[in-house]
Amino acid sequence: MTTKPTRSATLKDVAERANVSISTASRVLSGGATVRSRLAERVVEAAAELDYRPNLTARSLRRAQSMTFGAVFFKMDGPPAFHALRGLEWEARRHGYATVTADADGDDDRFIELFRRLAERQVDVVFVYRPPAAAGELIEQTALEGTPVVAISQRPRGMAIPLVTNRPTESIDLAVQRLASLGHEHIAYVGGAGEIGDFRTSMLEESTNRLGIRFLVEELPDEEDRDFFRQAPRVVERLEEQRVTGIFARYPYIAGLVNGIHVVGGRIPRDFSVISFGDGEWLQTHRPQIATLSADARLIGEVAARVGLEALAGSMLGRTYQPTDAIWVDRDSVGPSRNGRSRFGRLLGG
Amino acid sequence: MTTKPTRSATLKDVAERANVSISTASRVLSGGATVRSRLAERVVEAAAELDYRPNLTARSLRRAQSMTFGAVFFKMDGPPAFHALRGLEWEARRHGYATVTADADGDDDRFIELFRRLAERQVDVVFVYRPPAAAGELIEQTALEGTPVVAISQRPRGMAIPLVTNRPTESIDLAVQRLASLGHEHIAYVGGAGEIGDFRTSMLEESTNRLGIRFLVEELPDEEDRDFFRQAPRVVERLEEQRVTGIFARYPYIAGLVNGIHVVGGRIPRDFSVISFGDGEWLQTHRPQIATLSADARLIGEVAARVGLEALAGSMLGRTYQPTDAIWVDRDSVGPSRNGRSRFGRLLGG
DNA sequence: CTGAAAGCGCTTACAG
DNA sequence: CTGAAAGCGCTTACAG
Repeated sequence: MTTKPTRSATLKDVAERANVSISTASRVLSGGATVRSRLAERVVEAAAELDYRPNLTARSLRRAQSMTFGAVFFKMDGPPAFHALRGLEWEARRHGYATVTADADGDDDRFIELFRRLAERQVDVVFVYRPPAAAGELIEQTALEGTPVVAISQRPRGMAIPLVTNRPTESIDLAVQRLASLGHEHIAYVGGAGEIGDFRTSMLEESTNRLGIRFLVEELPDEEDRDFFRQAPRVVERLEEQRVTGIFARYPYIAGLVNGIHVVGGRIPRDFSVISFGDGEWLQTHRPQIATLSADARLIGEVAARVGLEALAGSMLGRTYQPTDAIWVDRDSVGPSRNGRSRFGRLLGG
Repeated sequence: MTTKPTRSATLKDVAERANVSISTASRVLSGGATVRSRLAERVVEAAAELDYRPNLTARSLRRAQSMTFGAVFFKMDGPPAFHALRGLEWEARRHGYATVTADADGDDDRFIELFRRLAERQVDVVFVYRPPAAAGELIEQTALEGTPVVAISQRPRGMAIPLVTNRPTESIDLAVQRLASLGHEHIAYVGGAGEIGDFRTSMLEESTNRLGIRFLVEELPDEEDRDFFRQAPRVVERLEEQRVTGIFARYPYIAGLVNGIHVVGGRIPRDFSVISFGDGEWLQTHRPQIATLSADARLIGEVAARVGLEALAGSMLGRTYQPTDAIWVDRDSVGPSRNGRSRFGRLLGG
C-alpha cells in the first residue's frame, strides 16, 4: 500500500478531466474568471480531485514576477532583528509573498555577495537590514535597474532608498534627561562602525548638547566589534578612563557590555548606567533590570513589507517611514552617577 | 543621465552577440561544455559585456528543481534555532541553494499551513525545526510524494523522516551526577507539550533513575507555554511545592524561569539550580552564570543541509544523525540543594 | 464566455 | 563540437 511517486497534477490534467481547454482552467483557477458557468464548477472539482497545486515557478516565469521577497541582514543579532523579520515575513505572506532570507553575519563583503545572489534570483523586492555603506553602490544600481530595495532600521547616509525605522526622538530625550537629573556628565554610545553616521547618534548628540552633557561615541574597531562579548571588558575600561558613567548601545551589545562591567569588577548602576536600544526578555531577567528605548520591531517589519509593495508600483526614492515611536522604559540599570569618582576612590581623568 | 529601466540580458541576447546558437551559449554558460573552442570564449565575453545573469526561474522550470530549500520553524526562539538556521543557510548556499524561511511562532496550525505553502513552492527539500506532532501526517505524505523532509533538533515519535540533532547522552549524565553529588533529590524538566516525548526527557529519566533521584516533567499547558515569561512565577511556585530543587529547560525558557525565580523571591542556586539546554551570551552575563548543556547548533544546521542533499538522491527514512556531542558546562547556577527545606524555614511536601 | 496559440527563458535530447 | 527544435507549466492577448 504505497503511494506511487506521483508526478503532481498539472493544469493540463485538470483541464482534461474537466473537459475544458487549458486556458479556461487557468482562468478559473487563477485569472479572474469573468463569470462562472458550470464549467467553472467542473474545473474546481477536477482540481480538488487531482489535488492540483499550481506550479509557482511556471507562473513566475510567465508573469515575470516571483512573488518572493529577499531579505539580507547585515547581522541577525537580537530580538529587534528577529522581530522585524517576523513582521516582514508575516505581512509578506498575507500578500502571497514568500521571503528568502540571508544573513551576512556582520561582514561587508559577504553582505554584498548575498545581496547580489538574492537579486539574481528574481526576487521582486529586496529588503536590507542595516546595510553597510560598502554596499551602497550595488544597492542603488539594483534599485535603478528596477528592483525596489527597502532599508530597515538603518540606512547609510546618502543611499537613495526608502527606510523604515522607529522614531526615537522623544525617548532619547527622556533618557538623556533622566541621566542628567541623576548627575551624569559623561555619556557614551558604543557601537560598530556602521552605526556611527546613524541618526540615533546624531539625536543623542543633540540631546546631550542641549543639556550640556559630554557625549562621546565609542566606535568599535572591527576586531572588537566582531568578537565583542570577549572584548567588552577592554572597552569598559576605556570608557571608565574617559569618565563615562552612562552607556547607550544597541541590544546586541548589551550582554557583552554588562558582562564586561561585571568582569572588570564594576557594578550597575553604581559605576555605569546602561541603556539598551531595543528590548528583550533578558533585559528584564537580569538584576538590575536594564533600561531600554523600546520600539515595536515587528511593526517595522510589517510596514517595510508594505513599503516594498508600494515601491513595486512606483519608485519612491529616499523616503523615511517611522511607523512607531520608541518608548523610554526606565529600569534599575539607571541610577545616580558616581560623578567622575572611580570605584577605587580616586579621581580619574586629566 | 539616467539608466534606462533595462530589460536584463537574456541567453538569446548573449547568443546573438556571440554569433552562436542559444544552445551553445547555454552549454557554455551552464551545461558542462564538452570542450571549449573559441566559440566558448566569445560567449563568455558576450555574457560579461551584457552583464548576463541567468534567469533562475526559467532554469528551475526546465530542470524541475528550484535550487531552493524551505525551512519551517515551529518556533524561532533562541540562539540554538538561529544558529541552526545560519548553518543550514550557509551550507545550502555553498551548494547553490537558497533558503526560504518561515516561522510558525509556536502554533501548530500555522506550522501546518506554512509547511503546506512552502511545499507548494517547489522547494527541493524542506527542513522542519522541532515539528509538532500534529504535522506528522502532512509531513510524511509530503515525503512520500517525493519531497524530502528533514527534521532538526527534534522529531515526534514515529515520524519516518531523518533527524539531525546533537548527542546529549553523556552531558546529561554528567549534569545529573553533579546535581546528585550536591544532594538534589527532586529535579524537573520544564517545557512545552511538544518536547515531552523527546529523547532528552527520556535520557533525563534514565539518568535520574539510575541515581535514585526523583524526576518529574513539568509539561506547560498551552496558555502558559505561549506566554511563558509572564507565567513563569506560577510555574516556579508549582515546582517549589513539588520540592524540586534542580531545573532543566531549553534555552528559550531560561530567561522566563530565572526571572520567575527572582520574582517569587527565590535565589539561584540557593533555592533552585538551573541548567539550560542550549547556550547563549546571556547565560554568561547573568550572575550567577547559568550552566548549560551546549552543542554546536550551527554544525547541526550544516549537517542537516547535507542530509537534505543526500535525501534528494535516495530516500533515507528515519535515520538519526548526531554530528556533535552536547557538552556539560558547569556554572554557578548549580549549587547545593536545600534538600526539601523551603526558604521560609519550614519543611515542604506531604 | 471559451479555445487555439504564442511565449516567458531556459535546457536537453536529437541530428548532423 | 554545434544548431534547430521541443518542451518545462503556466498566462494572456487574440479571435470567435
